[in-house]
Amino acid sequence: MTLIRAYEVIADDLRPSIREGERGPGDRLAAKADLARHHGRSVPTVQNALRLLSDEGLIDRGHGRGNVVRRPRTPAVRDDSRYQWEEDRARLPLATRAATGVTERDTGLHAEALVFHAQYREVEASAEPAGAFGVPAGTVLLRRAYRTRYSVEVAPFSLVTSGLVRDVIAADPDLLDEANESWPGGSRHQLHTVGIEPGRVEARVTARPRTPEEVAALDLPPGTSVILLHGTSYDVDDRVVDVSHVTLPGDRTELLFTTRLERW
Amino acid sequence: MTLIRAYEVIADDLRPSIREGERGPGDRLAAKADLARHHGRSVPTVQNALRLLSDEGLIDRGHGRGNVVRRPRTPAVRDDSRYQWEEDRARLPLATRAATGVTERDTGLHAEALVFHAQYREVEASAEPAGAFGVPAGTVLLRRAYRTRYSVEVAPFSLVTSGLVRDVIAADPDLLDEANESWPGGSRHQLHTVGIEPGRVEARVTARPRTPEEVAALDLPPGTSVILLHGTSYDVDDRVVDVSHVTLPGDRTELLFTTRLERW
DNA sequence: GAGTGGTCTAGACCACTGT
DNA sequence: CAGTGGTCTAGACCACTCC
Repeated sequence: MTLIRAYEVIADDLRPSIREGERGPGDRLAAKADLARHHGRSVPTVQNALRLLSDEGLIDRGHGRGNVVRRPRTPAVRDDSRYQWEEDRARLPLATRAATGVTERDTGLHAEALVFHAQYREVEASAEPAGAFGVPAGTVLLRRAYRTRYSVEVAPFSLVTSGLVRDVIAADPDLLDEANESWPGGSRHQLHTVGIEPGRVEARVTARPRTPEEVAALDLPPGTSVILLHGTSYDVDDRVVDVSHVTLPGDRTELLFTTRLERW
Repeated sequence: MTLIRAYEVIADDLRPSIREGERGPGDRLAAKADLARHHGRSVPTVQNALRLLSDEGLIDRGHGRGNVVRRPRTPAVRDDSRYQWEEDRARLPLATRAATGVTERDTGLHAEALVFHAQYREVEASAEPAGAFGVPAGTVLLRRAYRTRYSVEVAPFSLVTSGLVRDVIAADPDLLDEANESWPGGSRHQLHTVGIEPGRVEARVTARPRTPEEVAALDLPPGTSVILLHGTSYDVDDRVVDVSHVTLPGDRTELLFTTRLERW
């Protein structure tokens, strides 16, 4: 015998009217007190039902404003052709490279509308990252954290961490200084500067609910997941040159990957 | 002034001991009544804190068993080299094709341990799918739903829907009958049968919280997201030959995409 | 049967929003 | 200031698990 929970009943009652577009985005639901009366239930029980709908991403709960049907956010597309695009630009003149980068490409915004932030730190590799790079533990890595946001918003589009082996890029000291960011032409041109030719990029994608830290850093509403993209760049000799970690808000990010097949 | 919520305080108190491995997977938390006494709070408030941790995927709540630290599930990797792999097999002898398929490849399980289910339905394309295929609305599509599960489990690994234009594959009537599934060699060999050579596959990946329907169909625990993979297969002449929709449990699925870059 | 978690009530108080 | 949502209490009852 399955137990029937009162808050599920209330949620099941509200869901169809939201999903079938009977209520449009922005429309308000009945007040919690009215819902409680209407269903003959207590206020906390109604509250449980509303929390459920909020966790499912169906409604936004506005303190003092009422519960409203959520408006879907337009997704930003992160296309894996970005790698080839950036590599092609690595050999173009400085002025061209400086004009626009991958973030502008992803979001469709102009460079002036973007606020860029970079932070570099040198760390000694512990077992895990050392294994990823195939270097001995204790090798010095350059860990770079990036944050880019739209100037009128507070939250960045993504949280990005990128790791490099320090000695591999030390041939150009400019690459070790965060003050030189944002680097015209991005990380592909940085690698090009020290003679590294990337050969392929591997992306591992997973998804999970957001952590409280991510809620704060990315300003995520309830009812969103985060997409984790763990990227590994190899050069043409199959050496790992970059290991990156990207955290993306699931409700407005779409990843696009194209797999080309060989001819028969 | 930010309001301090009692249930957040309790959750914040428990989180570190779970995440820093002070408690290992499988360890039990204190009973809800004990937690309430210890924090000087009511039982429902403690319950709210435990729900939060469960939604974050940190604990499993076992009715009558106690709240235990969740054991991470081992992820199944879905590698985009699967497409080339399957295409290469499309021209191998029947016996070889029948021996193993992509699901066996993804999961590492043998064919006998898998339970396969397929359902075919013919539908007239409405505006949306017709646009994806580039055919007039009303064109007859074959909509195929697949479910594969491990024989000792109840929930399938994923929910898969695939759509084809009926006339494109009607040259071989065997392709229209679900009784011929599971087809040795999979969908790539099916296309090969009617002379279609796939050229590339586009995958669009998004993530969101699970819906109640998905909870039931995939037996998802709280604190998991679903990964949606919207795939489009093109043939060598850039014609759309297959549109698929895959719903994957986020807590045990990892997608792997490799992007190869051109030589300078 | 003892101990666990899950849910519910009735009412209260506070915070936030908009008029 | 009126109306909204968010939280909390104290205690109760029930379902589930395991011994």
